[in-house]
Amino acid sequence: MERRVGTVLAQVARLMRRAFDERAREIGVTRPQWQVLSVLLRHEGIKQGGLAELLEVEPITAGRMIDRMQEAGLVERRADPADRRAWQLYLTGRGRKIIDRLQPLAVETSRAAFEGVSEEETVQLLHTLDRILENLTGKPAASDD
Amino acid sequence: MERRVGTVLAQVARLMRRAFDERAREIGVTRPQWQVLSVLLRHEGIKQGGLAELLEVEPITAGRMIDRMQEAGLVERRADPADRRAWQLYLTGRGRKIIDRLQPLAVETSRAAFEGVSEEETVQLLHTLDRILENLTGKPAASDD
DNA sequence: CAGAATTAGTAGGCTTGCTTAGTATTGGCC
DNA sequence: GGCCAATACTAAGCAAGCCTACTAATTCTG
Repeated sequence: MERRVGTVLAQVARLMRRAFDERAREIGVTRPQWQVLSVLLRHEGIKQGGLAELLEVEPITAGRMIDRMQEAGLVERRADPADRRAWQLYLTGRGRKIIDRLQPLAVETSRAAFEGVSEEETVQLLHTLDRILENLTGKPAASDD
Repeated sequence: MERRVGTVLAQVARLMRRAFDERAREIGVTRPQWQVLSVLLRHEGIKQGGLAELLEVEPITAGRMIDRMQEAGLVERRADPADRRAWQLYLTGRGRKIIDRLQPLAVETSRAAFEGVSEEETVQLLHTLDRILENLTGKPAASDD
């Protein structure tokens, strides 16, 4: 019984990513990349380490994603004037435009996944997941991602 | 609001995998590999395609995992006498022994993640996730994986 | 100020997931 | 029986995670 939860959780997460990626394929952006774009929209100039922390991902993972997204012209690395080891991250015009196109796809994907799930159930789900997130990270719920 | 759910779901799933893998590292088995072992325990002789379907994963993904697990001596491929294209999958003695060591780690991981989450909340969570799973797969809830 | 410890990021190498494209075998249909 | 579609699996190549190990810069401490 306890085991099922982790398994189902992993499955649901994977299938949702798949559903989103399917819709976003023609735009050429993956779900994790969309998360990065979203964070940058609200945190212009954030450093890679900060991005990694918000995404709850290792710095190297964030760094490699930025490599690819820079290559694709979605984001820009600028030298941090105050710390020569660090990069500051910015959206490009192209990145900004693409977010607008991804937003409806995300809503569409969520809508399909949550068909027949009540508002109340969704809120409850989110509440439980936040609690688990706290347990796993040792931090209070981010509410930011 | 709708977006948060997908994001949090993905985060929780990833962090739970991380928590499990951390505990299981010394045994040398990953969470997805443990899922495979679990399925084989209940479905001896299943074919790769069947395994892939139970895991909700593409056949090639399952095939590559079996490659590595066979290499590691956890599972065995036997020719299907009725179909020369197919393999039948079996646990090795080593694979069987390792499941016994992994089980407590899985319980441990779940316990840590669900600290402070009531039994009722857990049941509700599972119910909602099953519903989403149905929406995403188009099939009735597996209850097996 | 010098040296040590911390911090920011990268390099290499692994697993898990995917897509697209292929081979080999099976099974249905005429 | 012969052809063709479907099925079972594999190959190549990519993204996203991870760990361990490294470099370079900053900061702390004596």
